[in-house]
Amino acid sequence: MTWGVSQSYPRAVLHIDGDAFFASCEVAKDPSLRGKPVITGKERGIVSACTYEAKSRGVVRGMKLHEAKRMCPDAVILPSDYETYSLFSTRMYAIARRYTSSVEEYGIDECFADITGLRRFHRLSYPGIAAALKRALEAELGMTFSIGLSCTKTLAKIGSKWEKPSGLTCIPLREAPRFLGELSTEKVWGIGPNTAAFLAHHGVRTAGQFARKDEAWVRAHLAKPARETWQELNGTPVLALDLEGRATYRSISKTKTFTPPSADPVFILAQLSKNVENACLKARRWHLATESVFFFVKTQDFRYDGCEVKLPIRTNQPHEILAALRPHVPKVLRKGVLYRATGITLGALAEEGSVQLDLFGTVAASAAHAKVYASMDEIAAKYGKHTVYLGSSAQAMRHAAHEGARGEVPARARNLFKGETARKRLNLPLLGEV
DNA sequence: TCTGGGGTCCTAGGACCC
DNA sequence: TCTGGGGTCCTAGGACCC
Repeated sequence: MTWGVSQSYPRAVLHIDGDAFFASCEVAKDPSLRGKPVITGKERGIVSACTYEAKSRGVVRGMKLHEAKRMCPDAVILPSDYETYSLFSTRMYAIARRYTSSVEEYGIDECFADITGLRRFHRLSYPGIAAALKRALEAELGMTFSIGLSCTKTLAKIGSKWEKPSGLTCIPLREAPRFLGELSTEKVWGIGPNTAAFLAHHGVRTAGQFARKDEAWVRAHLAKPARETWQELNGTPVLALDLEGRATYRSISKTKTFTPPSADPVFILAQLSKNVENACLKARRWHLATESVFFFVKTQDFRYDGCEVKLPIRTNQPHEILAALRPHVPKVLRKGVLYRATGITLGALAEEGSVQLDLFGTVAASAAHAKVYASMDEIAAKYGKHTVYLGSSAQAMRHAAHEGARGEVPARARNLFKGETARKRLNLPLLGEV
């Protein structure tokens, strides 16, 4: 065996994908669930994830829960427990890093790993390394993974989707055309409905047809993201792995749909106030502060109306943001129109504390308020997120509590404690904030 | 899936400057 | 006042991802 540059894999990139990840985490956490149809998403009323036992009975993602229950009366339906899923995610990354230092934490249930040049070190072929990593993940995490191996991220991603669950699909460069031939363009990572429609308009319906389009045509008709996808499908790696991980956020947003929809400006402002509080809570956890916020309302026909507001001072305190927002709200809300959701995005985020001095003592007042919010954050961490809230959010909080009484909103605090016990039982380290 | 929630990056065009 | 050429920055909106 030789260990030089491989013709099959000029680069060797793995895409690792947890099978039915959320549901699998629940099973790994509670072994008595193994073999049963398990569904997560109870808090949303629709299926977020489900085990293959449920899938074989016809349950699919996005299906309404009562429908799923009809198909599968013995299904175990659980609320999402993101804290636990994040712990499993962290373990998945750590296991991948035992095989290579080049790991991109791409999503809660997936990552990329570059193993180029590591055959000699592992004394294994590239498919051999992939298989060893797969065995380690499955043995240590108690769930199955599907892995794709190829020479670009885009092709590796096609590989991991090729056979599920528990597949290991290797796509050496010269065999790529066989995999792309029948694959429809919208199944390719990076090609959304819009680009797929554009390509179809030009007679291009499969990834194979797309890959064979000549470069001049691609250059003339497509924007950068689709051009890069074209190169990657042809085996030229242009998308580098992002090894940094999440250091910080560019923006933080919070959205919430309420039922029934409402035309009441007071109620809508209360919803917005709650969005702002939640977004600020997250910003404070990351020691970030915003200078520019965007708020919006969503109509029943899914149109967004909103406006961006520059803040006089960088902040992560909801009452300051709300004060700046309030005058703009009437400009956006139209009389008699029913709205189904509100949302807020904190943009232009920067490290908190790096505040410029101003002339009117606002900064000093801010510092005093910061202490109040620090106490609120402590209480939230101990007793649950919505134990203490601003008066302006009260109506929205009461609304949510009422929905909770009808069984539509999960007891978040209970979820947290569940995550807590799972961590102890599995002896998982808590690495950083989730 | 007639529609949940949270993100990122790219691009065209206008404002403004020399 | 009408005319060149060129740069940067910002903004809005689009597209895509999980």
